[in-house]
Amino acid sequence: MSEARITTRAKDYAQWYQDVIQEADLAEAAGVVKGCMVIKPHGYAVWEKIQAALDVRFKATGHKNACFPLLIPMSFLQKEAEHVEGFSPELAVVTHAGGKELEEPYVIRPTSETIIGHFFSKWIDSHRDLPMLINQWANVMRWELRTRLFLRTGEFLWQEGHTAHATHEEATEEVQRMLDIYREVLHDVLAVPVIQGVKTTNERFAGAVETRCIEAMMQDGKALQAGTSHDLGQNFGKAFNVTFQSASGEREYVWQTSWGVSTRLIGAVIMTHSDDDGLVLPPKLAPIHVVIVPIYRKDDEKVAVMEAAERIAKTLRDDGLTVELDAREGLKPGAKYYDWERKGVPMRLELGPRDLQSRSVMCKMRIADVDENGKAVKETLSWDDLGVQVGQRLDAFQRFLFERALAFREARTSEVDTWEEFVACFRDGESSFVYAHWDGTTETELAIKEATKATIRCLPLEGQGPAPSPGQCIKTGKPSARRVLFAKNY
RNA sequence: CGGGGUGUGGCUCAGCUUGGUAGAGCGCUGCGUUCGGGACGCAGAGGUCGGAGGUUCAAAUCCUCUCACCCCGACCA
Repeated sequence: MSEARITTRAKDYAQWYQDVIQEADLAEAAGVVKGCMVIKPHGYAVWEKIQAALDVRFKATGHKNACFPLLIPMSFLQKEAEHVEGFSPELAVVTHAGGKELEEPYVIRPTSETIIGHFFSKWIDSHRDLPMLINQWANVMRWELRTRLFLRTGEFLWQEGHTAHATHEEATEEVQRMLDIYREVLHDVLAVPVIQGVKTTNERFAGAVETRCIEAMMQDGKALQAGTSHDLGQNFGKAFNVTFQSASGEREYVWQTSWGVSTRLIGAVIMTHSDDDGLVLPPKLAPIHVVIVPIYRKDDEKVAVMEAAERIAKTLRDDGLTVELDAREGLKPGAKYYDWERKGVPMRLELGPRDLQSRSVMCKMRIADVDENGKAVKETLSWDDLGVQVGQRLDAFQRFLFERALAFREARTSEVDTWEEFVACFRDGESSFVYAHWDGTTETELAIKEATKATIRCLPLEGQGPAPSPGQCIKTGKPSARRVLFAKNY
């Protein structure tokens, strides 16, 4: 399956993306509420898998889940100057309730730093209360002008971690710890390779001292910010008066962090792995691991096949796999194949009269090599040790998807030193990952964006991009300490 | 907020220019034949044509207003 195709139809990419979502029955535009979406059961099941993978890691690092109000007093947001400035344009505001106008409007949370800051100030008093490690699974709302299913919707689901620490050092360790968890989950579960890095001042979270991120490459060469982890310094501590008494008896402001990933990750998975045949899900995310398609003509064949299929399903379920036995009448096997492929089921087992004789099943992975005739290659698996064989293939498929995505990214990553070359990388709708020198100023960053639509995705962390070495800014020729990652982005 | 579209059965759309019985394909229901890569036959259900107003003997069609959604940009995860 190493040569499997990957979709790169840049022009139709947006349409393709929507089609995959629709045909896989993941979500739809809500229609009745501008810019919002309905996540359908199949899509939500994927989200639950992502949630579970993250949550277990949050708990393992001492974080506790909690819940804070959906509505936030407007005045809370205004306490942190940069924060309110950053979020004001996209706030949905509640002005009326209980049949009358409110004295102070509430905003529907776009993120919860402020209201959690408020509660931290009540909960934290002593250095013994620290670190305070809280996570919230919630919905938030940002009234974006331009929306795309999963990638940017008016309302979206996410987790937002909020922590308070006694020292800046501890806080920065937390920032990186959570960024590492994000990378681990993206790599090991979503099979989406990411670059970790630091955002420029311009791209930084409103109210943060530093924003770190993970950036993934989609199949059109554009970057998708898949997660962020912020060092909030003492900005919110000061704004909300979150202080503690240190061991030496002094009153100090806490050092805070916040970090989050959202249902956007589902979009990342779709755009990373899926192809012209529909959704492709890595086994660790797939709501259904294996679908069994029974094949029969006559009633007696049906009885025998279904009986064997049930037995195989049970065997695999006992191994912890989610198995769907497609017993629908009135659909030919071929129709069922297409149906499940569109939905991204990683493995299909076909079981018919012939297989009953040989005590085997035909196995086809969601992405398979094709033979000389253009037909998908299938494997014959014996009933003996079927669980082991299936497990091995799903594991291999999981690794394959990651390796393929990584190879895809590597093939579209370059180091560029001249402006002409740089511009060529982003001509028309093109995008790729380009490491280039930059003089470190926001002015230049914006000028480059203006000229090419490419933005600085991040300053990659050590070992995640080319080793830092000095050079000259691609645009201005001024001295540069290191290369940074440029790409168009979602 | 600019530019461009679209609103007609569950879905995709035709019909509108030139007003005259509301259509097709897919899907859905029932029966039968099929079934190893998207089956077929027969029978059937399903629509106040986004909304309001106007013109007219007559409006999906023409006019006015309005609402909504989608796409492309700018803003942003």
